[in-house]
Amino acid sequence: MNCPVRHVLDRFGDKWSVLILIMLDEKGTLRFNALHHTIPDISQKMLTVTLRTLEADGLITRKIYPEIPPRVEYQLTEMGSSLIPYIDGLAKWALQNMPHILRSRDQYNNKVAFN
Amino acid sequence: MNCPVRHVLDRFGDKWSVLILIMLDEKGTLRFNALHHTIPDISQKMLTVTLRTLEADGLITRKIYPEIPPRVEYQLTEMGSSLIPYIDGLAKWALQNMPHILRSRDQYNNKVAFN
DNA sequence: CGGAATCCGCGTAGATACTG
DNA sequence: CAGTATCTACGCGGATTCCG
Repeated sequence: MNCPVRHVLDRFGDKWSVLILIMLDEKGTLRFNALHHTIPDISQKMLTVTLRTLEADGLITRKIYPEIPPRVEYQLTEMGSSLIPYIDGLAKWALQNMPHILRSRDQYNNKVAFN
Repeated sequence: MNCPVRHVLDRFGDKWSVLILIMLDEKGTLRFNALHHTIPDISQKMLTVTLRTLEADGLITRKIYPEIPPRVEYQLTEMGSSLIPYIDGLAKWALQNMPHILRSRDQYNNKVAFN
């Protein structure tokens, strides 16, 4: 039961963590609002919460510039970067297979509906 | 926003789907109760629900033998099997990095607690 | 044996308002 | 600009009971 897959799902199965890592990989360093613009449909609260968790886990860094107005920059750590290829692998798989899945799901639902 | 990663997370971010796929890959064909024994801490309901969804999506097959007592066997489809390597990739990463993550998290929490 | 049906608690996450 | 604080609701998933 201490299967590593459990850990992956417990940690990254949430709605936003992986997405934020992807964006930081794509764009490099990002400020809070810039990050928010790349993921418009996340709430401010969830963005903050998820960023703090990612920071706590050592997957991203949070650099605060003591200016006014304040500036905070987020960036992948080495460990965070090392996860990206595996996520990209999954994304590639999804790109190829998601259409099949959706069609299969529709067929299944129609079949059930007619019984 | 139609990022493939979103699809992956929406579909496999749930608590049990990926785990069931792993088990079916490891053990090959499995009956309902056999599968339940390999994942003891899933409820009967969630096992059923998750299996149905995986079947609907074309990731596993569900073969019913009209016997008494009934027998139902679950098995990966080709598409289901094709996902396994990518999950294994993530698992490998987790095995290497999860300890770091947990230690980092502890340190972070202690730091916060002392402020 | 392999489910279906129902009820319900809890946690995640959204909305809103406020702040250094 | 980059958050915090609070309140709330929705739905996932657990427990239980019953069935062919």
